[in-house]
Amino acid sequence: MKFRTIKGVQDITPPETSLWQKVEAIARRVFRTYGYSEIRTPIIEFTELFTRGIGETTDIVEKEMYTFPDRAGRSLTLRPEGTASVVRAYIQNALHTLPAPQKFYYLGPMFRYERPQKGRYRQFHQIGVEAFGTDNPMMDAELLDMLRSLLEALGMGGLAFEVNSIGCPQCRPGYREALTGYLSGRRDHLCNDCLRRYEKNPLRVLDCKSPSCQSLKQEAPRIIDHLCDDCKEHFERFRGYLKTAGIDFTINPLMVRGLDYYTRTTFEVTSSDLGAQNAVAAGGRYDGLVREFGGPDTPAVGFALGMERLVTLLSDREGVHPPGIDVFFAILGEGLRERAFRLVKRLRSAGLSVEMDFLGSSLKSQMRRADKSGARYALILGEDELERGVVKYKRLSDGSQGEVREEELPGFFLGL
RNA sequence: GUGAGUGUAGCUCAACUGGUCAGAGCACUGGACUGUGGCUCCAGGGGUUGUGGGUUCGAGUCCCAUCACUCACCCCA
Repeated sequence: MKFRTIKGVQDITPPETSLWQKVEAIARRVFRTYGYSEIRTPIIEFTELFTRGIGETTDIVEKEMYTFPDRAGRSLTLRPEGTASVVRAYIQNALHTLPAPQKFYYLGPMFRYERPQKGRYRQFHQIGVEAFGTDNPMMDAELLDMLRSLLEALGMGGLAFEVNSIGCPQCRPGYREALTGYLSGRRDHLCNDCLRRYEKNPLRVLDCKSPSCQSLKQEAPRIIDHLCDDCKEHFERFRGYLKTAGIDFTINPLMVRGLDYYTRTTFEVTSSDLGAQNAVAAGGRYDGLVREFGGPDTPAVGFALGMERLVTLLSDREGVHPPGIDVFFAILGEGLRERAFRLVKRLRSAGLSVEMDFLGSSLKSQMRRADKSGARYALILGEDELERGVVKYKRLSDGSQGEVREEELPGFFLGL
């Protein structure tokens, strides 16, 4: 083999592609009912868009980006996530001049230079949504409601919704101080990773999974006790709306996000069926990012779903069912090929999905193929039929046969 | 970036402590059924056992290196 895919990327081939199409179709349908429109942005951007947006000291920016110079020497990056690009597009295309709120969804590949494992790849696919122009917590709740609708439409159970509020630039510094104050006296109890986090981003100590840190966190000050009045009210109303929407959730005061732009609401949906990489969807509010990117002060909230993980769950749950065709057209002899070609075309013009033999196979093997193709009917054209102006048909589900006149061909099958 | 495991036909795997070991099932193709599928039976194509070295009379089997894949950590979707 001369060429292989590079590490962590993969081909998606039939019949799995039908599963992807299903996920995409359901997502588009659900988003439409919530008033979201599709936005498409480039998968490549100036590097600075991500370093500024996601945060210089985040893991994504520090070690996971596909970054390289273009021929003119500018630093470009394959997008590691979708939000930064959508915010850029929102400003660049002056979408803030349209009536608020503006709601968008996108889907497509993202790239992170990580060590691949189950459910994590270097090229992976996300479906994401972003709602701009309101800080009303009902929008946060609507988002979760939409997310739940989508996951339900995909037939997924066993999911857990966790929410939290990580405050705003007013209240977070105070909490950060309280937390570092608490941790500083207990540094010898922290794992090595957390000692690093303690210096860099103390909030991330909170979601460490190591047992030694786990116990420490029980007593740690909680951010939801340090929220300013506005954030506290926002969080309370958010939770109230979630109840109104009938969403089962738990508050996880330890959940912080790995991206710097989040404010107030954060949330995550996990599935126990996924292994270590168990997050299905995650998101939150980012009220400061549009302004940070030079746009007008515009609150926003969004989330992203990992498509590989959705497809994995869907596949485990339902298996893969490639769509069958309507008709397989079999011929007895090369002399009939051209005639069949014409008839096949006529059937297709009527909207039927039709396949025929190209290899000159025996009738038996054509029938085998018809069966495997999932066709509902096989048509057979031989010299005998040609002379009488008919085509033989066989219903593959029960083996019953009959004949149709050629000129009745498209119509005969349309009614079935 | 760290750790562990695995690499034998398209897929899933077998081959005892190194000695006809290069196999099976599935898939594919053809035939039994000279113009008919799904079941059954038969036959066939397809592998320099990831790659490169080494040990040995002899290596898929042991050793080293390398590459790839997998799982976990980190982190995340």
